[in-house]
This record gives sequence, C-alpha cells and structure tokens, in this order.
Amino acid sequence: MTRIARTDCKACPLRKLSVFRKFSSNEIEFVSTFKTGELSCDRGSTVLQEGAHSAHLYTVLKGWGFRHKLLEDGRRQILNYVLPGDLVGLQGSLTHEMHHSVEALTPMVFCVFERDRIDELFRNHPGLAYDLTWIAAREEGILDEHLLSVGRRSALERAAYLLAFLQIRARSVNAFNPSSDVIPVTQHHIADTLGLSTVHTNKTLRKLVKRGLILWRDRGCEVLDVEGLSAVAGWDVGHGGDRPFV
Amino acid sequence: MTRIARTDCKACPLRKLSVFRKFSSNEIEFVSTFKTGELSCDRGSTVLQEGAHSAHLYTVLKGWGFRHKLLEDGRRQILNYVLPGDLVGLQGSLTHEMHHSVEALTPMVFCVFERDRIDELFRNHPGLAYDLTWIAAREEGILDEHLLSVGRRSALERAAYLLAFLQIRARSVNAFNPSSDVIPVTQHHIADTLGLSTVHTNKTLRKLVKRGLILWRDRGCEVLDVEGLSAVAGWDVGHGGDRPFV
DNA sequence: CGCTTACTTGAGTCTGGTCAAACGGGGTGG
DNA sequence: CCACCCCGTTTGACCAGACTCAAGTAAGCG
Repeated sequence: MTRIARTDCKACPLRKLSVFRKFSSNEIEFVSTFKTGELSCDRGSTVLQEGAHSAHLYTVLKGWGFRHKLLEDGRRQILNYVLPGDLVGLQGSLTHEMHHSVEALTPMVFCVFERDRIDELFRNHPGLAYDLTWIAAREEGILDEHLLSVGRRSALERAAYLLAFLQIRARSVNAFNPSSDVIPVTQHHIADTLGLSTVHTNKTLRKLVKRGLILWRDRGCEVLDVEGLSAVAGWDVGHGGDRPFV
Repeated sequence: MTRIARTDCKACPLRKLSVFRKFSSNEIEFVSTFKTGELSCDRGSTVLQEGAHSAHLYTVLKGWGFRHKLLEDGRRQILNYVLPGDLVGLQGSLTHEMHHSVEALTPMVFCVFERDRIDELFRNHPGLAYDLTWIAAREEGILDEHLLSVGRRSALERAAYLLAFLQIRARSVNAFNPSSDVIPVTQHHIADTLGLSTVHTNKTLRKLVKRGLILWRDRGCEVLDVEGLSAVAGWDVGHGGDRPFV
C-alpha cells in the first residue's frame, strides 16, 4: 500500500458527475485541508479490518471493493459494495472500532481523512455534517433492501436484484472501465452476498444467462438487461436524486 | 392517534438511563423547543408508511415497535425493532420519502419533531448533529449484524441471536413492563425477522425452550439465559458504551 | 508443464417450506 | 350464558429448494 497525495479536491473527477451535489467554495476549501493523502491498494487486499481501531476515514476515488463480516467458523457475509464516491470507515470513526472489514475487488485509490478533524467538520461545516448523516441514512436504506432480499426473495430473485443494483450503482458513478461494463466479482462473492452456496449460485446465474439477462465473463458479470433483472426481482428501482459526497 | 404535549424534555425519563450521554443545558433547551408534541398509538397501528412523505421525525418515548418492508406479493421482512430512545423517520426526513414502514407492537408514545428545523439543528448544535450521525451509523451496524445472521446463520442460530439481541437492548433501555420481562412479539414476527416460515420458526423456538434458554408466553418470549443464547448463535455481544439520543 | 483459481455439472442429502388439521384462549353477538 | 370465531400456536406428513460432496474443465501464471 502506498500513500502519495495527488488528486486535488478542487479538481476531483468525481465532483463532475451529475449524481453529486454542488459544493460551496468554502466547503471545497475545507475538504482540501481535511484530506491528508491518498491510499492505493491491490485487488484482494484488506483495507480495513473488523475489530481494528482506525484513525482514518476514507472516500473511494477509484475501484471496487466490498464490506463483509465473518462468523467464527469462517462463514462470510458480504454486506455491501463500495464504489467511487462512497465513504468507508465512518462507523470506526464514530465508535472507535470497526465492526466489518473492507476488501478490494480491483486496484483501488482512496482519499484519506483524519478522524480527529471530524469535530471540526461538525462545528464549522453544517452542510457537510448533514451530508455525512445523509450518507449514513442512505447506506441504511441499502442495507434494508439487501435484508429484504436475503430474507424474503428466492435465489433467482436475489441474484437478479443484486446484479441490477450493482449495475445501476456502477453506471451512476462511472465505475466501469472504458473497455467493458463488467462487474468485477467472482461467483463466490455473489454467493456470500446472497447467502447461498457457490454451487447453487452458479446454477442460478446460469438461469439468468439462459434468459439472456446477463453474460458471465472471465471473473465478472456483464449485465445485458437491467429492466429484465429488476422485473425478475420484483424490485422498484426508484429515484436517483442528487447525493452528497465528501 | 392522539397528540398532546406532555413530557418535558428537561425531565425526560430516558435521560436518566445510564446508556445515554449527558446533554449540555444548551442542548436540552434546543431539544425542548424542537419537540412539537407527542404522539400515542395502539398496538398494531402503522406509525409510518413506506412511500409516505413524512414531515416529522420521532423519538420513541414508550413501547415497542418494528420497521419492515414488503414485497409486492405480501412477503414481509422485519428490518429492526424500535425501542425507547430510538429515532424513527430520519431517512424520510433526509430523502423526503420513507422506504420502510413502522408498526407498533405495544401501545407506544413518541416525541414529535419538525423536520424543517433539522437545518437549524445542524447549523447551531454540532453536538446533536454528531449524535444524529452516530445514531445512523449505529443502526447501520445493527443491520450489518442482522444481515450476517439471515444470510449465514442456521435457523437455530438466528433465533438465538435475535432473542439475545432483543433481550439486551430491551434491558438497556428499561423497555420491559415491571411485571414481566416478555418480548412482545408473535412467532409470526420472529419468522419475518429471520426470513423463515412460521411453522419452522415454531419448531426452532421449541428447541430453544427444550434447552431451557427461553419460555414462550402468551404473545411473547421470556429469555431465561442470554449467555446461553449468544453461545448458540456464536455471537459476541460486545460493548455497551454511552450512546446519544435526541 | 504443473499448479492454482474459478467455473461447471451431477448425485444424493437435508434444512426448511407448504399444506393440513387441531387446540386453546379471548372476544363478541345472539 | 353460550356458541362461535378468530388469532396464535402446535404438530405431522410430504415436498422442494438449497447444500454438500465430488469430479471435471478451462484459463492464467510461475
């Protein structure tokens, strides 16, 4: 893992995306000083560890990753995926201990912020403080939907929901690399997200392929028909709307 | 549903509980004016509706309830339970639409706050703003754990985890009524929380009864052995720690 | 070339779902 | 007061979706 400050917040490529709200110059100024550096890591590396006491807060600048928890005997549950613009480590920053781990699915780059200055953010930048709360509430909404999915949808519905969800999210933040729109996960990751075994996940994905909704590529999934998937899942995609980010 | 302002924030019975952090007089002053009234409702009534555009934010003062989501065909997933001190409707306040419903398990009383004044809270009371974020992050952590449970634990483990979780939470906020420590849910609620059928839930609960970990009472569950339950679940209860509330 | 990782597929098993019936308590209308 | 009904719980029989085990293929890499 290397750490070199590079991208200037004022010229942050994410800020241009239509999904994110506009910042005041005052806010950009603060964020610039709040950011202490960048962190890069390879595919497969664990960025944050369950149980760790992290002194930092991160925003994803590039790449894909996922949050997960483990049971004693090794069973793993993937909780959500992290994409450019997502904040990670907020929980650790507030409660001083991480209750989940974060691992990279592709090479990633993060902006690093000092936890100590969060107080300052809350005191002097109510707009940004509001954003943090908004982000946490949004994550909660996503988890609600995942829980509904894992608890009450069938295997086929779950898989369809997850892939539609990831496709839409990735599209909105330009997370695909230019050559191909491939969601960079293994079937094992999907299984651990849906609460299924890898074998059954494979059989389920084959059905989606047969229906012409997706293609399975080398280490990843290409979505051919998002509406088809959300129809299978019985999922109402809902609203986009401006979102904040730090 | 009636609405009569009664309990004074300065004398709020919840504030005395050891789980909550101390407020400055300044903060209590603001909360007093932020609160516009109280809302009471009966068992079974829906307090907040998925899809609604609520103008309010609530804190639970008394009683038990739960948050849930529905699929088109009626399948229901209970997401979490709400107890005294919990904030409900934050999501709706930030995104202007609720993505889940809230229903009462017992008669409940809420403090009602005006959504419009949240901006003021963020501008003038960074401590409270911080608390809101903290609360949202905590809910996220709980949902993570539930997702792990539903996705990766067996029926018996799930049931044990849920009951241990509820027992501990209820204890910490004195949510039991003086005569009996009964968690006021039906087996149907438990089933919809765990992602199981009611029939299988019943068979699973009988096993916990046979092991002497719980008793099933008239419309509710009495926990006899929290440690036993968390052991069955393979759940590390973890830290309490001061928590804020509004 | 051999090793590893990821995917695929089939066979047999088991957890948990569905259907069905019955019980018991509390409330209600006759 | 009693009959009835409804709701929540309980249990049994049977079924199916998902799991485990196992073997085999294909691609990538040292």
